[in-house]
Amino acid sequence: MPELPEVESARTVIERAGLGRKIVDVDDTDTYVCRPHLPGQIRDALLGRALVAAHRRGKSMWCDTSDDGPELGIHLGMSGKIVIADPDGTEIDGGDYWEGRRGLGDYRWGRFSLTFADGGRLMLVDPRRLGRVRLDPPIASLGPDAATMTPAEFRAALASGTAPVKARLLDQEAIAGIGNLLADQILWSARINPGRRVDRLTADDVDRLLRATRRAVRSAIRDGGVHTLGIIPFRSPGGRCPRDGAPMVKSTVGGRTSWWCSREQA
DNA sequence: ACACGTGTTATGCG
DNA sequence: TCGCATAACACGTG
Repeated sequence: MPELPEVESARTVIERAGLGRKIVDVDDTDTYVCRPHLPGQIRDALLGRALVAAHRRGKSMWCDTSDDGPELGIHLGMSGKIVIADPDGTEIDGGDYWEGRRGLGDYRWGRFSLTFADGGRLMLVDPRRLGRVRLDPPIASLGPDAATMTPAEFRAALASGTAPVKARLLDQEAIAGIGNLLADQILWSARINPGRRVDRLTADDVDRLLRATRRAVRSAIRDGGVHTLGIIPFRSPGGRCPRDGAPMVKSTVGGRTSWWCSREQA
């Protein structure tokens, strides 16, 4: 589910099928997903306008709206996805998880939607409601996007402090877009223990982490999401490292369940 | 019934 | 105030 690759996929869905369509209705009645707005605030701001561009930084998306309208921010949280359903029966589902489909454009876990003049709808489908929709979202505090950051930006993100390297990789203000699964893949690929403090990393460690990050992010975007990452099948009880066969071990690092090779990432 | 979880954020501590 | 750790958030799944 949503880490940077899934969000990029969702952004593409909006870009391909959600732009330039006049908005004639907005369901913003889920007060948790649309916080801190009150019901009707997002609706009032968007009625009559259209989305005209879809952007992404890390796991955050935002859309420009016509006539100098506000930006519409969408965050998929832990379980959100974007679906666009059209009257002709076309339905573009931006994720293959949490189906909940009851009919065309009808989802058990629909939390927010835009209805277009032609009857089509763009929906946020999100069982756990940790996703978020808001006007003019704050994105300034996010670090550089993990898919496009420069080597200098990556080095800077790891250059200070004492946090475990995995916690730093997950820190969206340091680098934007890496989630728990990408982090495990990156650390396994670079052969670095998730609990290693950033101030104990060598220059070579950082170089390997940079290359591993670029590789993991790009392959996950290309192959359809973080579920396709190589380490995923081995993040389970009894799992063994696909490189050397040593047991994969599980613990909590940076507040998240982490798996790593007991030998290569000792 | 109960623990877990691919994300974010408020709170607390040194 | 800063850097970091932890709990809380909501709710479906195993």
